[in-house]
Amino acid sequence: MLNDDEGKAAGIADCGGIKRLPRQPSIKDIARLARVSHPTVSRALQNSPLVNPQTAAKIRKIADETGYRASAVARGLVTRRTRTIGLVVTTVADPFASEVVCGIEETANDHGYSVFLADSNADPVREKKVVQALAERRVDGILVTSSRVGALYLPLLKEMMVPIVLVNDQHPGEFVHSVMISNQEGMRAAAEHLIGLGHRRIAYLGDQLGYQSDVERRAGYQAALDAAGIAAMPELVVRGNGKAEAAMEAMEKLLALADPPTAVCCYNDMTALGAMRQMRVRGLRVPEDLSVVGFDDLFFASYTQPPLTTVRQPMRKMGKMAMESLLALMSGAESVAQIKVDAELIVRESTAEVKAG
Amino acid sequence: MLNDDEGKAAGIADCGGIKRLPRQPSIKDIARLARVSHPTVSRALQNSPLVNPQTAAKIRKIADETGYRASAVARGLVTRRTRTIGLVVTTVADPFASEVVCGIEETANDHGYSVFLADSNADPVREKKVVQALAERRVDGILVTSSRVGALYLPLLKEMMVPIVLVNDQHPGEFVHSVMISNQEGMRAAAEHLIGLGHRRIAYLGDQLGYQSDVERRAGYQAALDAAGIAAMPELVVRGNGKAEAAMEAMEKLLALADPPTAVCCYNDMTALGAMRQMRVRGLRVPEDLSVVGFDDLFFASYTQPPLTTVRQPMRKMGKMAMESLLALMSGAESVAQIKVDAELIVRESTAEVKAG
DNA sequence: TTGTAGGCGTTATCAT
DNA sequence: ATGATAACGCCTACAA
Repeated sequence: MLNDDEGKAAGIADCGGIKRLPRQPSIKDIARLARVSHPTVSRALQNSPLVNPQTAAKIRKIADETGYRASAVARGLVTRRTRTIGLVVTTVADPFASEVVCGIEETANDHGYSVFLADSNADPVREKKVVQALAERRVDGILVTSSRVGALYLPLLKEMMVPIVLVNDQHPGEFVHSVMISNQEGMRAAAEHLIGLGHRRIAYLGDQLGYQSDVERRAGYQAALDAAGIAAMPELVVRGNGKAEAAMEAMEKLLALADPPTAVCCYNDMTALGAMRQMRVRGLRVPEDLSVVGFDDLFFASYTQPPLTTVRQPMRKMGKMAMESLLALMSGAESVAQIKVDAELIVRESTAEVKAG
Repeated sequence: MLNDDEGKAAGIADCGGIKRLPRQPSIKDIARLARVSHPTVSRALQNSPLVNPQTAAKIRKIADETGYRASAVARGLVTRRTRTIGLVVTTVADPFASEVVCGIEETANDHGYSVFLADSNADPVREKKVVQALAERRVDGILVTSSRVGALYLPLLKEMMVPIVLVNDQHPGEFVHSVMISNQEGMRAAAEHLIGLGHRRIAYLGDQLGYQSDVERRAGYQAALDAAGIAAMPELVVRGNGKAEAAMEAMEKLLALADPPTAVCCYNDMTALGAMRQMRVRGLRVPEDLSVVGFDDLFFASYTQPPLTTVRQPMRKMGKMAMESLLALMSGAESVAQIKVDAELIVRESTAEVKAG
């Protein structure tokens, strides 16, 4: 009995009348089977009007039967366009980033682009490596989401001579094209909401020092306080790192204050999650003892206890917009340089009127 | 004044003594500058011992100065290996998937592989399209995470003749290689934990009908009940769809029962999130009125109120294992066909002894 | 140790 | 409407 159950051992095996090759069929294989030259196959498969409809039909039939797929790598070599983009992200294991990635991926696919995912893990060395890999892959464009170490590989990116669009990046000044949320206006709306509820001692639980979005959100918080004639209270501004665990520690500091805040504006929802947890640990209730607002409106915001009042970022839409901007740039068109997206305050149950007294 | 500020308009511009081309430099450009043939450049850059150290040093210096990066697409064409893998995922905007993706991506990069992200959005048409794209890209291997429509593009995958590894897929029987969590043992441990706390009326809030992991987790739940001599209670088995919103509805059914459960095993953490929310809506406390366990141990599990008792899946590690298995297969080696990963019960505060009476 | 020649699978440019 | 031929940028013989 012959051991040809994989069609490989025998080199060529017969499968339903069509020859099965040990490798993927090439355009020449199709040409041979259709008794035409390979350029004709190429034309037929691209629906060129220059080819006889009958010939085209025959070619397509054969291509279909053999499972022929034109090699994008060979095509990329000759056309000098890979229809590929690089997507640099600190980590996909972050709910914000993964939503943006989702919007990008969908839009890219809709336009025939494939996406190289390059996860840097916030490690500068790694980030440099992944960008170099992207360069070797000859991506047609690059999207960077929420990068925090942009400055390091910035020269590398410039060397690549491909368009780049940033999404909520921390180093916006360095590049021309970006999609950003209106951080300041969003956080200002959140703070004004709290002020409207009678709060005066409002804290800001921010991100690490020096990040652009943190600077802007804090400015929005401050602007609301200023407009309401509330004096600055430096002791009510503390820092986490955008994650829940650090937020617990930062919240602890606020709670230890002689005169603790009655409300807290958190840099993002993850921070709010940690802050609320810490309040529970200390036996405080939200919103009865303390009001909390977040930023992002991640999927879990409707499911916290109580549901979180937060500032919504349309994350997928932002990914889509960034990709569309990149598509325009890659096709040689112009694109709006700095796209600003409106944030929307979503009031749920983590905010309430300040306690009397 | 010449308009050559981009070095493009003039075709070739002088940048610090090195010629700057309007395109990325090719191996021939480097060869010309180094006054050697291009194969020598190729050898030097691959650290071949066959090249004079001095020549090699000169070549590397020039390559460095010009920012030369060998084209992976040209290399892929000649070597017939792209060092690229396709990662098919229902949606990255799912905390479980994104953790797995993260583990995969990191491992792939460590081995010089780039990852094409192919998000199918659980849409069969889209899933077919993305897999076709992967075929055209000539990926060396494919990883599929949590697919629910595998059967549809299964023939397509086979046509590609590249190794495939599945992670927690719902159609395991169809492929040889997979990495799976021990669903049954994991959920059994969870149910036994509840039984140990005195619970007898334990519900199971599952996923949609017909998914393998749901079948297995339910079997684990049932096995624990059987072993404890607890009679089957069909009315306590309800279904969601793996997401929080559907879980709220399913939970509502359980609460409406004449004799509601005192504990509920949820298919996953998202389901538990919805279930707990619904309890709050109905004014019930966890764990005082009802104990809850989840499955996955997503990042938010420690931050729910109360923190969620759940069955941990080492998601990143599973991604890493899958990628390592794929790497072995791609290099022609054998690899363990079905890798089973142990689940671990993490007891937090959402489970407590059943109320007396 | 280095150079020459050929080919990977396409598309593009000519012919015919 | 089709075919021959030449790139694209690299690697791998093989020759020198």
